[in-house]
Amino acid sequence: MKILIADDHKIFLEGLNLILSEFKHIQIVAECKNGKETIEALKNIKIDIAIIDLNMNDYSGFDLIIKLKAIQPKCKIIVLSMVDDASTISSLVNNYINAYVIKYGGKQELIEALNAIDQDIKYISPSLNQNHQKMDDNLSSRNVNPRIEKLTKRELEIIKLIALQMNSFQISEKLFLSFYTVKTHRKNILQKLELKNTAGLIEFANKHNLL
Amino acid sequence: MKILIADDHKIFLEGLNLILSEFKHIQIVAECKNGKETIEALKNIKIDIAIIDLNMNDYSGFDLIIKLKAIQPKCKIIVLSMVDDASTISSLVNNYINAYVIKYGGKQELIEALNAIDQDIKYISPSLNQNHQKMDDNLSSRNVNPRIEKLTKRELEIIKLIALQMNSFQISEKLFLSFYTVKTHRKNILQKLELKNTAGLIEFANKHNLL
DNA sequence: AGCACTATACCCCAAAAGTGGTATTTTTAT
DNA sequence: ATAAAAATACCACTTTTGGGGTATAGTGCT
Repeated sequence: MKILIADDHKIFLEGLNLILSEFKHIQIVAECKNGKETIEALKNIKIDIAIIDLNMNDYSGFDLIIKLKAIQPKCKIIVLSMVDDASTISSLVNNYINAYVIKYGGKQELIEALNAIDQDIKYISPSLNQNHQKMDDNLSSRNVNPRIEKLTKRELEIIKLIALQMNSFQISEKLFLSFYTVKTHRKNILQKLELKNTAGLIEFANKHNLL
Repeated sequence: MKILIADDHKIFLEGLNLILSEFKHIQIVAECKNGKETIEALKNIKIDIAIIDLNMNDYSGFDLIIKLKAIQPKCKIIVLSMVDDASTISSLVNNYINAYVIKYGGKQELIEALNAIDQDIKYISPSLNQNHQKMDDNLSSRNVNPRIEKLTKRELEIIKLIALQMNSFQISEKLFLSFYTVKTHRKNILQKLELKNTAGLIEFANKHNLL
């Protein structure tokens, strides 16, 4: 199995490499310390399983997952993160990824996740359920907002700048765009996400880890 | 050298163990996944160097360091964390600890820190200075903010309604207030929290669990 | 009784956001 | 190569926010 691992903490990456190197059938073919490197690697190397962190500073987790699937649709994904927000996880697992392993679980859980994937079974860290019984509610019922997928890279970029309290003019200067262009993007963002105003947008962005 | 390692991410702990096991003069005598376990271990085992994370969910990093020094004054401390707020780090290194290694640096930096400690030299991750600027924004907002205490009950109530995408007029109707009153509250909220606009407010509210 | 704080309410004006369009170029996918 | 999607840009107009005031009634504390 050709595996890609991505995490912005280099030392963690190195530890993970050692943990996985115990297994002969696993071959780590890419170590990426940000979203950009991950995308690059995906374009060049065929990956069976990608083990990625959600919070990398250049890409939102969602963004990266979507891009990953676009480049290598057959690649399976294990998210290895410390985010343990129930709704985030359940929607991820239902729609995009194959396993979710929480970092405060041990390596055992990661191994189990790899085994589960081998048998085409979805896996969620058992450590999660203990701490967060909320999970079940969301897991069974609702699925993700397909609206998020409609957002483009540029739009996500602008959302992040809005969250930094920049106004449309400041954003236009920062991105070397016309003021009008930024306004158009904002208009489209609110429309796509079916939101009323900026307050709703920032709230949405936080709930869905878009920042 | 007898070493204690503490981090609330078990998988990270395991990786770290593997990284350090390459070195024969290093002996890991305690693996702790929270502050309580760390204190327990310190009471029972003589430790030369403690490698600890700052953000453990039961103890603040600072408290833990103080407690640690109280139990084993001769024990040297390496903080291995992802907090890279300049003032936090410099005061720590100047007063309490022997080395500060950032997680997004590689294992190389941890090894260097261990060597430095061996020669009684203080060590700070060289990676820190490079990435400083970026993380600063995020981290400062995540810490506790005395400004929050200035908010009144009414103001908190209004913040929640703003996050629900209500505008000032709708809020005034909901709370049976004058439109002007709501505007005054919003004005005061932004002033108290030193924020520029509603986007910043909602972001702040999310980061500080005000909703 | 006096003080600080909170909640209320009003005014004005400027700045920014939001809404409805249209339209061209560039990038991406098939 | 070509169609679709994304990114760009502009205009006109309305609504909402933001920032500067001022002011009064109630609440709680000492």
